Amino acid sequence: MSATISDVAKLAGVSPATVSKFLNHKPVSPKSYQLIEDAIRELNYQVNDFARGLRTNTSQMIGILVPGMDNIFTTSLFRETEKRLNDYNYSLVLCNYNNDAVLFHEKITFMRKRMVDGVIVLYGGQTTELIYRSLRELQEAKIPFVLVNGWVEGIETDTVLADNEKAMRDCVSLLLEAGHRKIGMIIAPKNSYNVHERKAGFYKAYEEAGLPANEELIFEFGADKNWAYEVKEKTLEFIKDHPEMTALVLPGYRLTIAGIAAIHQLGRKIGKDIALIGYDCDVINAALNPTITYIRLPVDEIAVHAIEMLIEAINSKEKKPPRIIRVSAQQVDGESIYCL
Amino acid sequence: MSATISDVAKLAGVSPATVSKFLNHKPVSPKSYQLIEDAIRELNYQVNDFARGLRTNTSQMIGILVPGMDNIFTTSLFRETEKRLNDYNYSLVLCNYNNDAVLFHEKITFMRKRMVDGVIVLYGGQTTELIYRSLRELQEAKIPFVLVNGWVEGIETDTVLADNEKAMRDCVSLLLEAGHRKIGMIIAPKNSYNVHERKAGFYKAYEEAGLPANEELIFEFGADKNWAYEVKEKTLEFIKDHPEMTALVLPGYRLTIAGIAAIHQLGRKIGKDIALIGYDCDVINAALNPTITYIRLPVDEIAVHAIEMLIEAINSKEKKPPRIIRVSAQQVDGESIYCL
DNA sequence: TCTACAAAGTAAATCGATTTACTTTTCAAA
DNA sequence: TTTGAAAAGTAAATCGATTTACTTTGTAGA
Repeated sequence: MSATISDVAKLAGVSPATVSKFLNHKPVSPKSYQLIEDAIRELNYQVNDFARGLRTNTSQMIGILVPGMDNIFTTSLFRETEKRLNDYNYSLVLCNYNNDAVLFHEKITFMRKRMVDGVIVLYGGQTTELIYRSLRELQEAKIPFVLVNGWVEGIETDTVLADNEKAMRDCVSLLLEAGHRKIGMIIAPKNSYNVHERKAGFYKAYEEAGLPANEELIFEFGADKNWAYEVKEKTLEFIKDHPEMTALVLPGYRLTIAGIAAIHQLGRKIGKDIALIGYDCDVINAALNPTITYIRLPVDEIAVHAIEMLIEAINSKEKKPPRIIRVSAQQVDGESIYCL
Repeated sequence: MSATISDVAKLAGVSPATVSKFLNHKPVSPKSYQLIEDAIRELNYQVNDFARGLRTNTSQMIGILVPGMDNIFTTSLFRETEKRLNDYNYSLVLCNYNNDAVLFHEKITFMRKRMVDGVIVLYGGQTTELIYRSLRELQEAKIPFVLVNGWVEGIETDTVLADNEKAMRDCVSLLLEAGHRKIGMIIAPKNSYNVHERKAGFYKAYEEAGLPANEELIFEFGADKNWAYEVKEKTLEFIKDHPEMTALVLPGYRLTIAGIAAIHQLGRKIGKDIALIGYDCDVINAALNPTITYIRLPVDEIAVHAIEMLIEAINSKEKKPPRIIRVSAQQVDGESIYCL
């Protein structure tokens, strides 16, 4: 059917071993180089990835493990990653674990079997035994991975994090300066690293302002595989239960949408009766009425760092100490904040 | 490192050939069956996909070729496909051609090289030489593919289509019944099959109502790789240029968002000054103010059909006549329509 | 018990690359 | 011109499965 390395070797008048050297950028004489190059073009030769993989245990594939496809951060990150991975001649295999630890483990096993050369792991939940074990298995199989937007206790690996604490501190400070004192925050998933950081930022802003924070206005809830269905109702409940709240921070795309919907449903006016700061609203903001002031996570930057570290880890034989990169979020102004 | 088929054979006391039979569900004696099963469990054996692929030219991978990741239809379809493909033990390789024919061809070549067993192609644009040729190459390489939501002149293959004509006819009829006469429609990409169908539906609704259609209220424009940046401006222009228009149909997620944004910007009120019918607004609708009446494409149904046909084509040796499946869209009521 | 035929099992070739352990060539210095 | 080391090239083994072309085993019927 299609040409093999032997066909190329025959046509070029050299041995398959020499062609192999050529293919792997090892030195060959200028003469051979030319001959082989011509033969490859002539035969329209392409390396057979199976044969290569069988010998080298390398697949030129990178796995990306995501918690769901329903949130714009994930899909954007995925898009950016795919785009940039083009340059490295890797392809991307998507695995969605749907916020489910059991599925997380299955997918990791699957990727190991598929011999992906590296994995980008999006995990923002809390550290559980199964998650920890899954990642350990990856480490034991010597498959490098980068953790994005999360932190798993006991796992040391290259990590890209958004500066959640600072972002949240800035949000709350902004609202405090606008005169708000009863500021709410809805965060998920429970007990996760991100939630921890956001709480810290929340308190810090109050502290800096020399004001007491209202702990009961922080609503933390779990995010399992059905969370998309529950988020709106829970958000609605929370807002209803706290009529004294004049401002709300919603750190997440789905949270933001749920929050806006809930406020509409209660007949309150965003930017008049209640102030709002959302997250990741790039695409939809223009269609919102009023528009929202929101935090934008720098997805492109995150993707670049993740890929860079991963490729480096794949290419370097000896293990380096894990790196942790923090990127900072930006604020985009809308009409959802008002002065009290 | 990890166990091979020979290790299993040795432990089970049979030959590798027998183990291979077991693995491929060919008959072995009950005794061997048991022995092999135990040995596999004992050794935690997993088939090496490279070795298998090298022999069989089969990868257990399915490619999905999408025009972009910025629209909810695509990402939803991708999600549904990934979810359902789990059951078949295939993995999904994403390729994004970013509305660019050259990239489309490159990605097809890439997939061929990767020996994907089948491809799901989302292509809603017009038939061009390069697109046609790319798909022909797939056919010549005997790689089955399913076309989703599109039609390429001269390519006969399994296809899943939404009933765009009916959906559009229903939209326009609804607006006509509400008394609207100056109904606009913005469609992209130019000259594509979908646009053709939508126009047909548009005219048919007027025809059924015995009314003359306003051709100049159909705005058709090209969608290249930068279309996301242009869509809002163009939409704004169009609305500004046609102040007589009292209703607008926006068949697409990004079109809908752009349209809403444009109307806001012009200071007109949706559902009062101008009626609107959007597409694919499931997630965001609750956050919109007012909510939008929109058409929902049945993504899950589309995914099921696409996968089913693809898997069947992969498994059946002789080529069957191509099937074309049409799924129908649903209408979801919002507050964006009013009676004139 | 023997025969014939089906069922089960196997040795060895094969897929197409890489890699090891060599051999041959080249070329600068003596 | 000769020599020795570096550069270039190669034959053959190898990766781990599948498959072909057999051989062996099992069993029903005579």
